Amino acid sequence: MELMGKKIEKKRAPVRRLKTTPPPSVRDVGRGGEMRERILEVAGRMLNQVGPDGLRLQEIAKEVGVSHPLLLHHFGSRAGLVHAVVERSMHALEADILSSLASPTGEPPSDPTALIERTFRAFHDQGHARLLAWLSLSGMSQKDSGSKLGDIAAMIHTMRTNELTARGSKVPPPEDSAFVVTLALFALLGDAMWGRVIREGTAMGKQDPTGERFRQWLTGKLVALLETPAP
Amino acid sequence: MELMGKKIEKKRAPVRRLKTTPPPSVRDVGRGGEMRERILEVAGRMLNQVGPDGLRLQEIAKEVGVSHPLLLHHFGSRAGLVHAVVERSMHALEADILSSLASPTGEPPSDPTALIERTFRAFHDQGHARLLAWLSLSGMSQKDSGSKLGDIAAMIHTMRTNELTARGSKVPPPEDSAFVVTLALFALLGDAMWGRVIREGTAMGKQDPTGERFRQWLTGKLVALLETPAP
DNA sequence: TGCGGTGCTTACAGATTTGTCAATGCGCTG
DNA sequence: CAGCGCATTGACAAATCTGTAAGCACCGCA
Repeated sequence: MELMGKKIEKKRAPVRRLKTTPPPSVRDVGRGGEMRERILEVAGRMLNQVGPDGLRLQEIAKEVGVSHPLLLHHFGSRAGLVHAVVERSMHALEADILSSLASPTGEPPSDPTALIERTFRAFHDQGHARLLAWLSLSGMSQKDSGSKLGDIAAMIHTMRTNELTARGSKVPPPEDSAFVVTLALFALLGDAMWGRVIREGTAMGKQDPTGERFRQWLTGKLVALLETPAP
Repeated sequence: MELMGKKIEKKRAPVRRLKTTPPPSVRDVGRGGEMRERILEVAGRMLNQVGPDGLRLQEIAKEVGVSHPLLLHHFGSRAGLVHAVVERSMHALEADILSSLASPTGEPPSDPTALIERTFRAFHDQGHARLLAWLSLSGMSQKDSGSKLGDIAAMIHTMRTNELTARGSKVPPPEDSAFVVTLALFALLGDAMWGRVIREGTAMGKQDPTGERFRQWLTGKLVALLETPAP
């Protein structure tokens, strides 16, 4: 609705440098946190491409269509902007993970294959893997994310316990489930980060250009791991 | 005043100058090449910490104890330096992988467990995972590395074929072996990149602070995958 | 002995980047 | 309507970074 107001045409004379002639142009004033949000959105896209250290105030400002001091006005400093962008992206990541973990039918997740496939896709498409890699490389990792993973591992383990006890099998220790979840996460991140390069450089690229077959194979193995009872 | 970003032609120097991602013109004057090597070594260490885009000529020069124009003298441009450093690091990576794949006894690798363990350690200690992550994020991935992985996968597959046929079992297609190798690589990279953060944020950190248990568990599962015959 | 090339330095130029400042228009409120 | 706060801008400053120019010391060689 209020995407961009009209800009007054004013790209004429190359104003000569005089300290006494600052005629600031009149633009439409945004209200609420609307501009803040637009900035964060653009900066979030750039974050995935260039990383936290590569973010440039002027570049973001140009893309949004504002002047760069406005970013400083809203976020105090470059570090403030980066912090806000990273936080926002992490929230988006978390939301995507949760929504991919929740079965579309709303019921407790019963089909592990579909669950894994959805999670894979969420990570792959949204650039979340790149985000986590940037943060890890830049030393900005948040312990926060780890605890969420712990919750997921716990959830998986209770599912697994129910399944195995119903079948009368011995249940492996929780550590085993945590390991499976960790392996799944590594595979998911690795596939998003290096899958393309690996496939293009190996014979796999011919039969499996998109990695679909690999992902199916992997899903099968992960499910098999979860279904294996303790010895 | 820069109306349009035109480059002024230099009159004397035959050195052409580009600003973005040119394949560098390396004028290797390498007489002794000793200083060159020292620069590359320091820059290689920094590459792992700040990535290709984070490398700063002045910082490297200060660390080496020389003036920064010397780096330009040896490598022509910043891009030339980055190119040389990345190439050197990739060679080091390749050498480390090969040496970890070769059994210490010099014999053909027969013990998959030890092989996997050694490869894990090589990646973990040397920062090779970070290198590959930086390159991937910076869009500097080399298809070269993929082909090496193809060789490894082929080697693993022949080992596997020998083992399974000797046991009279049916051998899975080569694709299956390639998938196992890919999964191993992803796990190895993921562990080096995110293992610490994940362990610190989950209950795993208590029982397995260094990830040793996870790596042993994983090795067991990978070996089991390779030993499983085709149905 | 002089000469040219090599390795390296200082000084500087030009571009880019973050951050500050003063000005300005607009909405809201007293 | 006056006044105040806020969003926003252009101009500028200071730091930093890559790259250029010129100069100096040394060494092998004709």
